[in-house]
Parts: sequence; structure tokens; C-alpha cells
Amino acid sequence: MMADKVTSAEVAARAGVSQSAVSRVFTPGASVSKKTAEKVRKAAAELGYRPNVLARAMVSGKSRIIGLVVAYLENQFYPSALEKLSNALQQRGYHVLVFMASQTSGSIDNVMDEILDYQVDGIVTASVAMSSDITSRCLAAGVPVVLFNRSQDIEGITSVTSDNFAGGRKVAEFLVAGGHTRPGYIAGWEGASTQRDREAGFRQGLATAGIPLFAREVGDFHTERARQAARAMFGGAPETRPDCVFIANDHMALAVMDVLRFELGLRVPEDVSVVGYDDVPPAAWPAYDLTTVRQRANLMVEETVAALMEHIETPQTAAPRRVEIDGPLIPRGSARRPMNLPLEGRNT
Amino acid sequence: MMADKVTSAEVAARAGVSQSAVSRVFTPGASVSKKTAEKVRKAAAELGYRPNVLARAMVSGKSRIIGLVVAYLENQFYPSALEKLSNALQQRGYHVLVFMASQTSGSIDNVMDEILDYQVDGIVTASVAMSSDITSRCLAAGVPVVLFNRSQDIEGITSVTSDNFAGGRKVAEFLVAGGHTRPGYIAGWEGASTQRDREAGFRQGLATAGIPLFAREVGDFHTERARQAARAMFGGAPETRPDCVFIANDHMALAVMDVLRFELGLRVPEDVSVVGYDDVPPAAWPAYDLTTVRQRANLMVEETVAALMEHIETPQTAAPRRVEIDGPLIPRGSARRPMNLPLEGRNT
DNA sequence: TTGAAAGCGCTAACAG
DNA sequence: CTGTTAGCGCTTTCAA
Repeated sequence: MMADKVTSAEVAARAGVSQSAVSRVFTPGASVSKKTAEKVRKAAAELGYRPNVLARAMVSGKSRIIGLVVAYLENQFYPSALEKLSNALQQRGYHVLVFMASQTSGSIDNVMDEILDYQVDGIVTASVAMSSDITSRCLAAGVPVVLFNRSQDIEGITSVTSDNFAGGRKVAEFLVAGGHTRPGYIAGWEGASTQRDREAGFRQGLATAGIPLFAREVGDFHTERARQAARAMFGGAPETRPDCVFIANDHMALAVMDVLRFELGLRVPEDVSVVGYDDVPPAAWPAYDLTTVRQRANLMVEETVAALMEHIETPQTAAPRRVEIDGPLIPRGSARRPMNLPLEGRNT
Repeated sequence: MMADKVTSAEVAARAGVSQSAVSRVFTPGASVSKKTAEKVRKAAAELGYRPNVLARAMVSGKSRIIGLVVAYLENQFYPSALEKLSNALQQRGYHVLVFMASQTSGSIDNVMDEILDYQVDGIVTASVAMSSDITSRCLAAGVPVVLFNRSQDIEGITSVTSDNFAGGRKVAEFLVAGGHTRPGYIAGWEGASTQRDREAGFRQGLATAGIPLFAREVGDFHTERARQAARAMFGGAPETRPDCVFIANDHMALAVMDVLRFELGLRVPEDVSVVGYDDVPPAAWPAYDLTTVRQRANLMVEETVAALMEHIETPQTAAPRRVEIDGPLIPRGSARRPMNLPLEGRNT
């Protein structure tokens, strides 16, 4: 009833027109008479014909595939971003080809080569650092790249992030206003721009208030290492402990809260205020109620797609840009709030 | 330094061989002399040549692309499955093209058509039901389909799930052994085979023990609806409340626990035992410590990939199968345990 | 507006 | 083992 693979030639034969006529009917801006179009559509419907995207890609040079490099999906920020990104692209007729940049599959450069093999129209890298070598390879191949949630100091590469520096500073101001005097910081992977900027903003905020950083550990954006960092930072005597801690992302912050409350028996926020970054879904769960800086994933995705489309459709006029999206600090129960101070104090 | 798009012809010219020789060098099982291979590789390296996967796909009929249909990534079970799946396929030279089957992009059938347009070698659908119409269209197109985490009664379609019936029964046995006598159940979306099988197993386990189902609500695998279900089930007077509840997946169970503890002020497990299904990462977090049935995602992915490869590589000998993978019940703190009963009792 | 013809970059017989 | 020759299914000039 339905042929294995219907070609435009078969449709043409049935409709009594040329093969190119069929092609035109399925090409948005082509000129076909109503009559022809009708005949062709009818024949196509009867045969169950649909254009072969790959063949179209070959000749047109546009695959309508966007390569997405992602390192891991454990941090909930990424699945939700991926979902939004995929939806946004789908709406514009593009689709996402996923490349995991994990340990097993060799270095990131290999992955990028594989992507290029698929003749993708663009590449989005989520939280992955790129060598300038591979970057220029993409440029040479004419494939636009957008760094998502990472920026890089390389010449002219487009990146979309939240305003991490401002975010870090907001956290410092919030904690200072809350009356904290011994701030701790648990860093993410030190190679990441997000980590660097969040810390720099945080430190500047503290400096402005004249408060020194009381403790610092590294969690590498990794839950288990974040737990160790928390133990190192809070395992000692009360006077050696920070009275608040900013953790470079929620993914680690949730793990840290677990250690604080269930392992070390500390109360949050009475004994220690905790602030994260990202505002992933679990941060809002009552069991954590984590104060955090929101990354506006919707906006970030929008900007990413916009930049991509611009570079794909009008490469000549498209300039690389570095987008930084401001996000609000969301006060929740895991950190003492400025307003509450005079009312509640600490009853310990 | 690096041409925009290097073709095999250019490599051939530089190496002083025919274009087909180049093709052979980059085709695993081809016969080329060492000398030729060397010359070609050298020229290719100098030019930065890599075969065009799309062109290869066109002529060979194999795109090495697997279409993945997924509805939403909010439930943590899916991102981790996606990550594993993508990794496993990547290792075999395949890649995943993502299709979100969400609201906006029309019905699932449209999505399947789009997938077919890309000449994918296979399709994995995660928690999506397929009409038998579209199923046969795939079969007609010779594209193998594997249902992941869903099974279907359609003729000969391959599916990979956990043993949901056995899992549901295990929960019943566990709760009954724990001394519970008023079991509640919060269902997932009733159109899902997973929901049906889990409930059927649960009910059979209860029936065997001679205990009737005390309450039932529907949460549709949706957190907000699960919360409403929890309120409906536990909002009344103590004697109208179940003493334990099995929730069709962890995604909902976590939300239900929040309502129970933070909204209704019930203690878990003292006032009510809670059991979920999936064993997503947050289930193990101390703040929830959710008793649940583990879905062995690793095994499920392995079986999915194995089935896919078999159907792709040897379609004639590959028979459709229905794989059900047994998973253990993981006892944690959210449910009273059988062993603890005589020791602890209830101190209310 | 339409059809004929020329490829996109590659693989796969087919002779040699 | 190697080169020659056909296409894969489609878009796109180019004439008509």
C-alpha cells in the first residue's frame, strides 16, 4: 500500500509533471501554478511522499541539523535547557543532533570533528570549553558556534550566559545585608568561565562591604566533591565555620545542604545560610527551599537560537556577540534574609 | 590553510589516485594496498579531509542517525536514560537526533513523519504511545522502532521496560509486610502501559494478602496533578487517610512527599509510608530518602541498543521482542520496613 | 511557469 | 588492488 521509499520522480510520473515541478511544490519560495501544485500534492499524498531531507541537504548545503555538545545531564539545568532548545529549533525546522562529550568518547576535539562530518548548520556547546584550534576549524568550515552557559576569551566567538559576575555580587550583597560576617565559597570547576565570574562577582561584593572571604573549597561542579568540600569547610569546631556559604551552582548546593543538615547536624539557615546558583527545579522544593540566583533558561535559549539563526541565514552581517542575561536572586528559606534580621535575630 | 569543504576528489588529485581509492581508504572493509592507503591518508591529513556523512548516507542508505522521541525531560529518569543511550550509540558510530513530542509541535504522528524525513536508521520512543498506523508506516519504511519504557499491544513491536507488574507487586508485599492495612495508590497517566502494569501488580499483591485498596487518585505523571491528588487523598480526617501510599513514579512521589510533610504536616513514615517507582537520583537524597523500585536504566539502554543494532544489521533474522527487566525494591526511610515493625512500633 | 540537464559528495559494482 | 562508471534523491540554473 505504501512503497518503501517514494521519490519525487515517482510522484512526478503519477502527477504527469516533471520531477523538478515536484521539487518546486515542496520548496517554499518557488513558482508553481495552482494547477500543478494541486496535481502534485494529490499524487504525493496518494503515494505518501515526503522529501528526503538528506538529499536536500546534499545539494542545498543546508542540513537543518544543529549539533549539540553536552557533557552531562545530571545537573538539571541542562535537561531543561536542552528541552527548550530542541523545541525552539524544531519550531524553525531544525533538529538537534546530540553529542556527549564524556570521558569515554575521547576529547572534545574528536567530538567536534564528528559533528562537522554531519554537515551541521550550526553548533551549540553547553558547558564545554573549546580549543581555539577547533574553533577556527568551525569558522573555516563556515559553521557558526554558540557557547551556551560558557564564555571564552577567544577572538570572535558568540556566547550566551547569565550575568555571572553580577549574580555573584548579588549573593554577596544579600548575605552581607543579612548580617553574615564569615562567608564561605565552594567553587565549581576552575576552568569554567561561569565559576570564575561568579566567584569574582562574589568576592567583589564582599570586598565592597569590607568583609573578607572566610573559607573556600572546590567542588568542581561535582556532587561528591562538593560533599567533601562541605565536610572540610564545616566539619570543624563552631568558631572555625563560616556563617554562610555561596556554592557555585545548585547541583552542588543541594548536596551540600544534605551534608550540612543530615551529616553534620547543622540547621539551615539558623546555623548557616546557603545560597546556590541556577534555580533548578529542586531548588524550589520545600525540602530544600534553596535561595539561589536564577538563570533565565528561556531567555538564554532564545538568544542562543537567535544568534544561531542570524549566523546561518545572514553570515555576512552577523557579528559575534557575547550575551549576558541578568537573573534575579530568589530569596528562599535556606538563607537568613536582610528584612528578617531585626525581627528574628538568632535564638540559639 | 584549511579549505572550506574538502572533497574526496581533491584528496584523490593530491594523492595521485582515483576518487574511489580515497573512498575505499575511508571504508572499513575495503581492499586497498598499504602504499595507496598511506598516500591517501597523507593527502587527506594535509587537506583536513573528512568524509561527508550525509553523502555517504545518501548512497549507502545508512545515515547512522537514530531518532529519539521524548516528551519531556523534567522527570529525571529521562535525562539519565538519554545520556546513557547517546553514549552507547556514539560508541557504535551512531548519533541521536532529538525530537520533542511536546504540545506545540503537533501530534506524535507529525513528529514521526519528520523523523522519517531524516532517513534515520532506527527510532527510539521514550514514553510515547504510537498509533498502529504510524507503526506500520515505520515498518513499511524499513525503520526499526524500539519503545523505551512503554510497551504496547500492537502486533510485533519491540519494547524495553522494567518488569512493572512484578515491581508493583513487590511494593504491595513490602507494604503489607510492613504492617500497613490501608494502602493508597496515586496513578500515572492512565494511557501508559507502565501505569497500568504497576497498578495491576500492586493490586494483585494486595489481593493476595486480602487487603483492599483503600484510596486511589490520579496524578498523570505530572507533579502539580500529583500534589492535588495527595491533597485529595490526605486532606481529610485521620481515619479517612491511607496509612501508606504507592505512587506510580518518583517524579510524582517527591512532590507528594512535599505536600504530605510541608503542607499537611504529616510525618513520613510515622504517619504515612511513601513508595515510588524509578529510583531517580533525588530519591536517594537524604531530604527525601524515598523507598522505591529501581528501574535499571543501564540494562534497559543496553537492551534497547542491542535490539536496535540487531534490527538494523540483520533485519531478516531479527524478531520483535518484549524485554522486561526486573528491578529491586530499594528500602529507604520513607516507608516503614517489615523488619522494624516489632522493634519500633508507632509511638504516636 | 515549466522541463531538461547538471551536479551535491560519496559508494558500489564492474572490468581490468 | 585499482580506475571507470553509474547513480542515491534532490535543488537549481537554463531555455523554452
